[in-house]
Amino acid sequence: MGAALDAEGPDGTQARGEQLHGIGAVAAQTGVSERTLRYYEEIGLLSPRDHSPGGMRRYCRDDIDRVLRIRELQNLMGFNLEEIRRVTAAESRLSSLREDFRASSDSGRQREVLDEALRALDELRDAAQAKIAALQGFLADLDERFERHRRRLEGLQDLDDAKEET
Amino acid sequence: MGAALDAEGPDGTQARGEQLHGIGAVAAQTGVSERTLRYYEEIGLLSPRDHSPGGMRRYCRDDIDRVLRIRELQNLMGFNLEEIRRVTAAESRLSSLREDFRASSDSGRQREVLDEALRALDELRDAAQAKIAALQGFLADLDERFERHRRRLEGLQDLDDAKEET
DNA sequence: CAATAGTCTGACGTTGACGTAAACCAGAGA
DNA sequence: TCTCTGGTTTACGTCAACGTCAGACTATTG
Repeated sequence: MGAALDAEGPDGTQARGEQLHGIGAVAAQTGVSERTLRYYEEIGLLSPRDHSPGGMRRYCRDDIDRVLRIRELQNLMGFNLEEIRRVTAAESRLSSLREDFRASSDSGRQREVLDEALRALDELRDAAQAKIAALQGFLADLDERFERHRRRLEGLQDLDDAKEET
Repeated sequence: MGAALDAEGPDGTQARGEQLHGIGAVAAQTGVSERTLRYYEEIGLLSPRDHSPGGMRRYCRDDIDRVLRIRELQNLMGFNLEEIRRVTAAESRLSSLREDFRASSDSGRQREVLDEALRALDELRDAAQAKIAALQGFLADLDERFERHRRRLEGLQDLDDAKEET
């Protein structure tokens, strides 16, 4: 039989024979460089699901999604990688709340952790809302000024047209 | 008589006795460092209205506004200083379209320039709109996931409560 | 089993956007 | 005139987020 590439227990979280990808494929699919992926791992931002016996990185689908999310947080929210680390950590904690939560020896402590994760994501939501509001103000101002200039340019246009037909 | 700090001609564009500010005052008012202001000048992004005979920078109100706009474009749009230079240059070109436009020897060429400036600002508007749309999608997704997790946590809460009162 | 393509770990380089320190000027008040 | 506060240039330092090698190792394929 083939080697067991999926080392996970039978918890149903991941499809058993999940497809794993090399770093090159992930780079191609996400548009980030291989160097960047290694860098993300280096700073503890994103580690591949597992490694081949030879030591090569094997990424799963979730890892790819996470890369895309990192880029989203960079581009849309303007976060640096440290901030992104905090956010994605909170998200991961929430995603992993399942049966293993029940198995916890101290469920009070666990809920505390999850509460904090929820608070973190709430902050993120607030930040996103604030940014949207600011951008809408920015856009309104832009539209207004744009219109003003357009009208003024039109006036000059008319003036020139009149001049032309003497 | 006092020295003529305002070297501008009588064109009405600026109030005659306009207040000029030292670099320290501008830094305090805008929240950017003096180093940053000098850096902006160094890369041709923002030059003070004029200099004192001794070589000291004298900023006017418009300069301050421009500093604030630069920060806005950095924070909201995530532009780098080169992109900001292009945008603010286009804005300046539009702002300076006044009587001196009439005086141009080649008004066709001038309108060409202004048209391009308008196009540049139009692109900025599009970018802002796109960013808002993306952020709204991001936020909607966030809200949805947040709700899902909150409900799940609530379920666990109830389960624990029931356990407690045996 | 050799060739080829893909990946690994260092380690140093780069770029943007400033920070910081040194040593020298400018302008207002006592 | 002296002095103090604020400003100037020059130049090197820094930090995040990677880029770019070199040289060895791994995996796949004919």
